[in-house]
Amino acid sequence: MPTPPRTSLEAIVSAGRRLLESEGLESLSMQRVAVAVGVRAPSLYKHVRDRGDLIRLIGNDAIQELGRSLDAAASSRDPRRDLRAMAVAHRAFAGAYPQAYRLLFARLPESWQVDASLAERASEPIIRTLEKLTAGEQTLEAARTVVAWAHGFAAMELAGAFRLGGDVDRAFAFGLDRLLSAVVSD
Amino acid sequence: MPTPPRTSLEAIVSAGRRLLESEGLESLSMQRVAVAVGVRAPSLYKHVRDRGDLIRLIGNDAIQELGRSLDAAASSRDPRRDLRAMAVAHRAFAGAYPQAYRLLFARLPESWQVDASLAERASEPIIRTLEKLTAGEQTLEAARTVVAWAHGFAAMELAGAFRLGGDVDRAFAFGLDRLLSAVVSD
DNA sequence: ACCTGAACACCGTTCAAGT
DNA sequence: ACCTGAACACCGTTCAAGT
Repeated sequence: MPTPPRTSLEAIVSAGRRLLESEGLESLSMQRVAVAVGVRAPSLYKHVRDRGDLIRLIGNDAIQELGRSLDAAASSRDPRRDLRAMAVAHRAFAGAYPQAYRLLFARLPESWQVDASLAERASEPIIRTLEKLTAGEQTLEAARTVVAWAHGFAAMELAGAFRLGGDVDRAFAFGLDRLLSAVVSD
Repeated sequence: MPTPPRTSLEAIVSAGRRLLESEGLESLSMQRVAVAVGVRAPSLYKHVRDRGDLIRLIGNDAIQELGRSLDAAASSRDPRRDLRAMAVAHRAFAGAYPQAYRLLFARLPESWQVDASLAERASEPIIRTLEKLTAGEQTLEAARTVVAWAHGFAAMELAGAFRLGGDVDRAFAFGLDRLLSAVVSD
């Protein structure tokens, strides 16, 4: 006899993302997600293929949010200003959602990976802005340099890898300044 | 009645690191490490406090190897050349030991973290080289900028995050060039 | 002194049975 | 049509018992 669903994919993903952020990826168990949405673990398999699939959907959710935040940052008429704003937004996203951020740049099994089309769309504001600032055949290299720095900085900050004292905000400002002047064509 | 140890900390750490690299951190279970050294899981607790402690010891082993590799790279008389060589060595280490590399920059519980003194020693060649290349009060910021870029590049490469085609080696060379000229005082 | 099996509290996942 | 308990094959960790 048909029964109405007692939960939904949306509720599962959103509970999963909340649990990820509060407890970390290791504690993101099917059982805990199930309890959070009011069912038992086996029921989740009606909505997601397995735990990796749920992780992929959580990543999709997060990367879209990061993309929206980068897009909003790149909305002035000044591409240099936009690039700075995107770097700040990138770091802010990592600070606000450290676990989700970590997930996006983690090495995961193929089937857990965020959808390629969503990843590409999230990076579009960066490419778009650097097209205005660099000679065409260097846009991709310039984007990779900037994103590598921004990601590395955020990842090290989250990992607590800046252990030698000093002012981390100052290092961020220094790096951003130098990077922009180095990467951008005159 | 006393019995001689049937394994050793050294054997455990080295089997653990091998298992980490071949199967990943998730598969680094006490049971599998125990089998690899010829005992049962409970016996490992005579040598390490818990799984996190074993992970810390594996990280210590890896960071010392990375440090030796950076140190060997920074052995010419030309600090610019040394900096390039260290960036190449850093990337090579990540490529050779992706799982151990990932571990070193992962966000881990405090007690799993590599010893601070070993982390500091591993970064010493970078600081030493940048001291020769920058005004004193900018050395730390310059080092953080270079390391953030090198780490971000390696991490993205390992994560398969360079998805827009193009030549990744070329992006590495481009980034390194631009970064050096931007970070180094004239 | 060291190693072990058994036990405990967890996992992810499958599946027959319940409604 | 959806949810469930039971089951299976795993975890990490503790501990009394074996040698």
